[in-house]
Amino acid sequence: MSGDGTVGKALDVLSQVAAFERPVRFGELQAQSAFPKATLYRFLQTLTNQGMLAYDPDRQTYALGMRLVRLAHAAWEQSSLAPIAKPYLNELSGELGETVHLAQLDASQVLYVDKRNARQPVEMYSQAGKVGPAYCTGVGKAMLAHLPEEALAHAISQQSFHGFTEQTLTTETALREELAAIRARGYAYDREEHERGIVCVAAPIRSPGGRMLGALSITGTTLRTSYDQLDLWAPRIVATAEKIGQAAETWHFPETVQQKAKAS
Amino acid sequence: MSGDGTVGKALDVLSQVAAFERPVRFGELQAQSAFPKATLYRFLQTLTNQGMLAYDPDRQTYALGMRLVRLAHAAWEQSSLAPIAKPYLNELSGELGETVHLAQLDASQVLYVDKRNARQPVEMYSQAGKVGPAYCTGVGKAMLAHLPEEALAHAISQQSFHGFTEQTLTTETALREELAAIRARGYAYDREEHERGIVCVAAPIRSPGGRMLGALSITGTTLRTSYDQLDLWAPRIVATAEKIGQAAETWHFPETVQQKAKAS
DNA sequence: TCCCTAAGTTCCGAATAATGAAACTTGGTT
DNA sequence: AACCAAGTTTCATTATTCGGAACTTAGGGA
Repeated sequence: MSGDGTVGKALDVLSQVAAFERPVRFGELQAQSAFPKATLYRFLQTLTNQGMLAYDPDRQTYALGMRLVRLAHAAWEQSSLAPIAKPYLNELSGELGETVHLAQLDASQVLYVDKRNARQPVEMYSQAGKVGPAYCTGVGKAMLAHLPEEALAHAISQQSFHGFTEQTLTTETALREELAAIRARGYAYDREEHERGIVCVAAPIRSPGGRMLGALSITGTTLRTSYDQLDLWAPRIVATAEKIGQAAETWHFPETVQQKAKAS
Repeated sequence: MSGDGTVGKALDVLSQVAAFERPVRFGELQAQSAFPKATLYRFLQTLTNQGMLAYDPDRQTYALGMRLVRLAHAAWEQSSLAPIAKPYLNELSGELGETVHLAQLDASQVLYVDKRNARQPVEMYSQAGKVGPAYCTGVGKAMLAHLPEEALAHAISQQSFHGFTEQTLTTETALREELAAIRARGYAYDREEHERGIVCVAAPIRSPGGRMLGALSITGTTLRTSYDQLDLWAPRIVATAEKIGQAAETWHFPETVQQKAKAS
């Protein structure tokens, strides 16, 4: 895939293990790897030593290691919108009691970085880290709509345009029209475009400078949630997204207290 | 730190960025890095290209990248106890309405892999992906108590034995006595050893074969939770931990459906 | 039991990629 | 305008990785 020297190759192997979604044997990896046996083997060893992979000697399988979970927690706290948005999510889900998602755009896909469940206000890390398509989800479209043209063109070229339901937009033209409508309206809908029975309203989170940072959504089911209901939620979610954008702009990580004193 | 060739060095840099707990400038890293400027720079470039780091051109800072969050999600699903234990956690927290933690041992530290909040949420330090000390938490001691001697000795040598409260055990001898008591009793207490006001009961999760897999705990505050209450919870948590252990033994990841047909 | 096959592991010279001192560019400050 | 510090690029040297092939298990018939 990518080719940043040795490190890039090793990370490719890591992603390959991840793609299996279960512990995997050497041979299985070998079969679909571009690397010769010995090379692949050495990478697996190195990654295992480093705790990025875990090896189960009984079953002779490799799986992703727990070091990743630790690193990801740090990543989540240090560079996602989640810590900033947390109080706003709590407020929103507390008041409405509905499912709320916070998402960012990563590799042209939607990456969910936080979530509040409709029932219990449980903060489950398990949900964060999940990815979804950008062209057919509320948060995805809200984010795409506010991307600069160059970035948008690239992102669109990365979309699969798979038709999940009858509502799914499956052409670039249709998507671009929808994005224009979203820009005009200020928020996005997902009317069963990704999953039948699931609808949502989503608003983009933008810094006052205009940079697109992420998106926020309220999700419901067609059983309980009418399209009118989505419109009632819209001003609420747009306002919250705006507040988060402002908070993100102001946000400065604890000031660098670096001492300048050095030269004697 | 560690030295598995180029890949190991790159991952060291990654961990170094993580250690800052905030976006960090090149110079700050340079100041405490063993690598010469150009080398460090190249690693940062490579890691950024790979999405393991994210670079903010405005502030000129590096932060951990979202690719880690995606990988960690996969790691969590594929090699933590969490997916197996999930229904049991739900049952336990549903019935008791208390804070429940699921933890594993990683690099001689407690790694929280899942959590359920109490109905009356107590703002606590813990969260999935977070790490804590092993020698002074309920889950930590429950796990240490059921480690084979060799692994235990190594784990103990890694403990800092910092005295968080008056109750904290700060010597190996005291800890080993406590661990023996835990083995005899079948479960562990944490009586404000890590945080004042926070108490818990924890039970080890073991495979029927006897291998220590993780631990489970119910946490409360001294305001609402008496030591007698902890004892009332004990049988409940021990039983649940046992069930999880059995489920984990039976657990086989979706059978490898590899085709043997190949030779014509 | 013995042979056979497939899976996993180790070796080592050749090929490649990493290294890092130094030169350079950029942006801010006096 | 001149200076300084932080960040970036270059390139000959050097250390690492690469990967074909040989080796070692482990299991399964005949």
